[in-house]
Amino acid sequence: MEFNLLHSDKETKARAGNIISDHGEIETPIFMPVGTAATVKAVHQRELKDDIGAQIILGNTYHLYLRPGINILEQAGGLHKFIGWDKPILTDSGGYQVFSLAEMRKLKEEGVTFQSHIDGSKHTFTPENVVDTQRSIGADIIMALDECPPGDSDFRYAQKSMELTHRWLKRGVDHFHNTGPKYGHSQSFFPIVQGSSFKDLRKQSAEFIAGFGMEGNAIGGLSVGEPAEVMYEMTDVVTDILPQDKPRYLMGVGTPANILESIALGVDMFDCVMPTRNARNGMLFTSEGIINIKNKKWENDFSPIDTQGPTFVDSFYSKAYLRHLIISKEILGAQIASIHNLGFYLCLVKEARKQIIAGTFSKWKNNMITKVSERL
RNA sequence: GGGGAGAUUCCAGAGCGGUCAAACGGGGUAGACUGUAAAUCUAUUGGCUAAGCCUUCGGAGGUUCGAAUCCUCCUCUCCCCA
Repeated sequence: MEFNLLHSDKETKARAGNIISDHGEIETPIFMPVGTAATVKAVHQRELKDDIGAQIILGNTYHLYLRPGINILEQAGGLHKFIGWDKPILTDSGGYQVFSLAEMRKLKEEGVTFQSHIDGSKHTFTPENVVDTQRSIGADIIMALDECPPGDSDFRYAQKSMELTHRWLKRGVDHFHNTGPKYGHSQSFFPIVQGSSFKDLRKQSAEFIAGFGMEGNAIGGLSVGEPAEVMYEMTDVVTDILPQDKPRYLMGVGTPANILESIALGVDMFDCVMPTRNARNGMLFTSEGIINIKNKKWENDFSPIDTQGPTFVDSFYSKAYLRHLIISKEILGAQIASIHNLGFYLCLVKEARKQIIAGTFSKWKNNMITKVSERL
């Protein structure tokens, strides 16, 4: 994998670049749709590629390991072939499940033991075996196993947690170097900065992570309950330290406004379930603002979903129709809303990239944040 | 024509003398959702001059300190047998 930094904004820390992987190029800043269980929920691969313009998607190690299982993925020849996606894939290590399935796991020095949310069976993830699993999945970018502590963790816990993540990282990197890809294309390994809401810890973690000289670096443990201001502050501290010539990935972020602010802080890659999950729950992100399509006010609004929207659904279907579908829990509603939201996200980062290259990012960003945050 | 069951707040359906503005669902309305245990979850759902008051349980009377709950008559629905 290669990263070319093309432009750096003068007023902010925003950057435009290219990531070149064996599955093609990614133009940064980029948003990566989340496809946890071998599918970006409610969206076809063809729509993802042709309509939405996704350049890379996510998968999740924990979920894929439980179902369909590594054996099936290996028989399929890897996740790309299994799902019919020939562009890059990034897999999360299962670190987030340490956080989201907190009540069903045990943390130890060796690794983390989960109780499957499907059948209750016990499984242990270690820094080493998640590398193996991600080798079998065949993701282009694989993530280190980390502990993602809650946003309101106290200093002592945050420090302990960060140190564990660092020890795990060392083991993970070693194992990554001692193993190789299984399907012919190369894989990159991203370490993850932790440190919760403490600047000192974040700094320390970023320095530690940078020391490994991996092909990209991630910022984790944010957007987990802390105020947005804290998230920006932490991101700001970290991007000052992480190498300029490697892509930075802010994990799990966020709202359109979060993404624009973080681009300004020097982040290149994002992922978030928000556009897809919220779509299924009736929330639409548009360039005019946020729409709760379930609200009565849209009942007889037969105007297009988003006249400025980049995807075919935006002009093809009306708000009233989409409202009907979502309220009736019709599957098509989830499909339309998901395509719309993802299309909007991808379009947003594409425009941000243009503005960075044109040198007009700062002004555009501030204006855009006000618009996209408004509630319609 | 004979016999039986029932009418409850938007729907459906509990309640069978006070703790009932009335359970549980559904529907309605609003909110949440950030490396997906989520096509999920939460709140609210008679009115008001709102820790109180007013009007509601088919209709009209009655019994009782007190009735959605008991009695009488009326209206209407449904089921079974002819």
